[in-house]
Amino acid sequence: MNEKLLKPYNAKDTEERIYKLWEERGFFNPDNLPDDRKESFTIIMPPVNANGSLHAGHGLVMTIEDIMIRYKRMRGYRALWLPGLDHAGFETQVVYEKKLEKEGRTRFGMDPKELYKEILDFTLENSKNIKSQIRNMGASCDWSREKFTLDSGIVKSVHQTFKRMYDDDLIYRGNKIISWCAKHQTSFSDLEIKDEERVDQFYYLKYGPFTIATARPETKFGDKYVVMHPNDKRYQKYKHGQKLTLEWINGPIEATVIKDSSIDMEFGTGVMTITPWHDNADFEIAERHGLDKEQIIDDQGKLLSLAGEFAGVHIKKARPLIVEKLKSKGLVEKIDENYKHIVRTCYKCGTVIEPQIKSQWFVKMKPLAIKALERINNGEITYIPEHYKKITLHWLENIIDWNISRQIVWGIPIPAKICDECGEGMIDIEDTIVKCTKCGGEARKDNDTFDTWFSSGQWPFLSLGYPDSSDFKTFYPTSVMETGGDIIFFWVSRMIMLGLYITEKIPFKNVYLHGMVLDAKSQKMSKSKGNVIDPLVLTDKYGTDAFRMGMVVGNTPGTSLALAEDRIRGYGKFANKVWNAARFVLDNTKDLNTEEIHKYDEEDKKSDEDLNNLITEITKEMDDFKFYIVAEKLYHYFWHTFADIIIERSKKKILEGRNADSAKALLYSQLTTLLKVLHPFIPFVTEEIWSMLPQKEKRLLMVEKWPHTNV
RNA sequence: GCGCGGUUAGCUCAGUUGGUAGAGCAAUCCGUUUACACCGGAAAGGUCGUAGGUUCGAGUCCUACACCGCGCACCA
Repeated sequence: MNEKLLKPYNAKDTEERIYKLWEERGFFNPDNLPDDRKESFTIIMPPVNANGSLHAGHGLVMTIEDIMIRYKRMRGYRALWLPGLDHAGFETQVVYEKKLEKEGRTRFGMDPKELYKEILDFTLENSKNIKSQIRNMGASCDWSREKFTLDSGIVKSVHQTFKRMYDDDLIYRGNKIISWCAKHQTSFSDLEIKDEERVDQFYYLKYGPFTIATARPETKFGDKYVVMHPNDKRYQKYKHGQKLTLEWINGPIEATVIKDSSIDMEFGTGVMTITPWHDNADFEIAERHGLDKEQIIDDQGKLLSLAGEFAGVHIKKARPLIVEKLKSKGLVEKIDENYKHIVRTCYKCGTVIEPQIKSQWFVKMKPLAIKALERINNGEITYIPEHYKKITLHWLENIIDWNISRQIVWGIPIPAKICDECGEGMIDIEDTIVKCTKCGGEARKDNDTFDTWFSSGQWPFLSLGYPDSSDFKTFYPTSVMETGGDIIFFWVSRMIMLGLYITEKIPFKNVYLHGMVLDAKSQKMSKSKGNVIDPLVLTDKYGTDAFRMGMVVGNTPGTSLALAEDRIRGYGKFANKVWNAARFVLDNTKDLNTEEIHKYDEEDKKSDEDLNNLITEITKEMDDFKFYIVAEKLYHYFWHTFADIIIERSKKKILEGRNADSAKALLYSQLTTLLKVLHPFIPFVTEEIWSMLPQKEKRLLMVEKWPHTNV
């Protein structure tokens, strides 16, 4: 018997060696695969954020995608799984800022070039770590094709997309109201905002002859328009455009009456004043009527000179002071203490978002969304689970323009010049423009970077070397996009739109969305709660095969997974069981001529058929992405049929010499078949056992053919 | 407010076209047998959130409600 088989299974010793063997043999690269493979199967790995360690969610990604790719590779496809790393713009910058903070430093005031270099070094250092952790998960991705979102070729292509979209009138420089985080000093798209329900005080203030209601009295200094519904009978005597002089926070002002049908007559008093610079709805009203807009709050969140004696006070502290003053002037009519409303906050730090009017680059989304809607409605993309399709359609139908400018250094620079005199934005990839093409004024470099999703939204075709590479021709459109359901809008939907725009093809045929990995009690993992489970601790303790089984068994797409250590431990036993069953089989079939065809007795024949039927069943389920049920069925068959029944039965037959050949042949046949079908799930232990089979001319298990089925 | 999930054994979850409820872990009892004590055998455990409806038959289909989670929304 092979010496290794005398010892108990040792996952740790095996895994590193086997992974190395796989890499050396080169089959991760589809160009090196044996046999004539015509049809390709492609998965682009969601580029991993190179700003930390692999977390449990990554563990799930690597497991599911590796199962898919190994399965298709065994089914004879040109299987490509392309790995990548993401610079992850804002996310990484936030991580790095925290690091700076710990060192008593801050990014503000730092030389941008110096900061960029520091973050780049940090990212490159991390990426080494990440890549070794991906290997640890058994990922059979093609490292020779690895891409990073800041590779010069990628950056170049992103710049070209930017220009092409500008030329096609899909990108514009707009002076619009955007969401601003005063802590991070950058603008966001609407997706980076988290709505939060809060209970606040609601103030009814006397505004001349009106009573206006507001939750933010501290923004009201500049309010000189008072708005009501044109059909509101209560205010019929006031005409649109009518001017009134009234006493306000810092003295008398002249107010103008505006009639606008967006006003809800039922709400509050049916009258409000507007702050167009710091409120989306107010901005819209001001735009409709061509009203003045004045900035009240600066980028740091402090009141500007318009606030008079309150200038320089931070917005968070201003409210009680101003309410006090309003009260002293007798302008407060009443205060509702129990006002429930939604506050928009920064998804990262929870700071209340302060809308600001700024000049930024925007993508016109409607034309892009229309094309995506058409293809999705045609059924060209399959969503797993299906309900994500509905969610996507709803989002696309109500899409708004996308602000892609970020005021951070870490990211792909926006190749543009800005004229501060007339506000013109000019695309300048070659960096040659010095004067404004419109007014001749000074043109300065745009210091902003792209929203990271602008580049990752192009990832499927960029990572394959669009437009000229043979890879792009061979592997695009890709087969499956597997990622977390939480980035369905951020990433998946934008990839569809940008992919269609640039390549005129859907970027992927299937979208497989997994749920969140939660802790054992179904709580979200977070550092502050201290319930973070490190996948590498688990793979170290129980083996990667065990971890993978734990990730996939019973884990239906789209639903979250409670990751309990017991679960993984249980599947560690399974790997051991497979190992021991193999020991038994190999020990008892030494004298069996495995090249010869054997006859089974009745019960063995039945077992042979049973397994064939199972293979047929699971093959169909694999094609339907039902890995959760396949893993469970194989687990169950191996343990409770193959080991408990077939092996136990064979002991008797072999001992008594009754139909011993039939028994031995069945043992060997079932073991080899089971190793193949188990391989995508538990690749290490199966490959290790495979290497010990007494067959001549043997391939690696990873490129063996999936068992023939009746399908 | 609108929408989407979920509610099944102590815990975590499966349950494909409607046909007598399943797995893992935990807990119970017994057992060293050609691999495996990281084992084997046995037994236990559920009025499938609630209330109606369709049906010969509903965990599964329909309606309403409750609770949990999530997403979307410019009511100041």
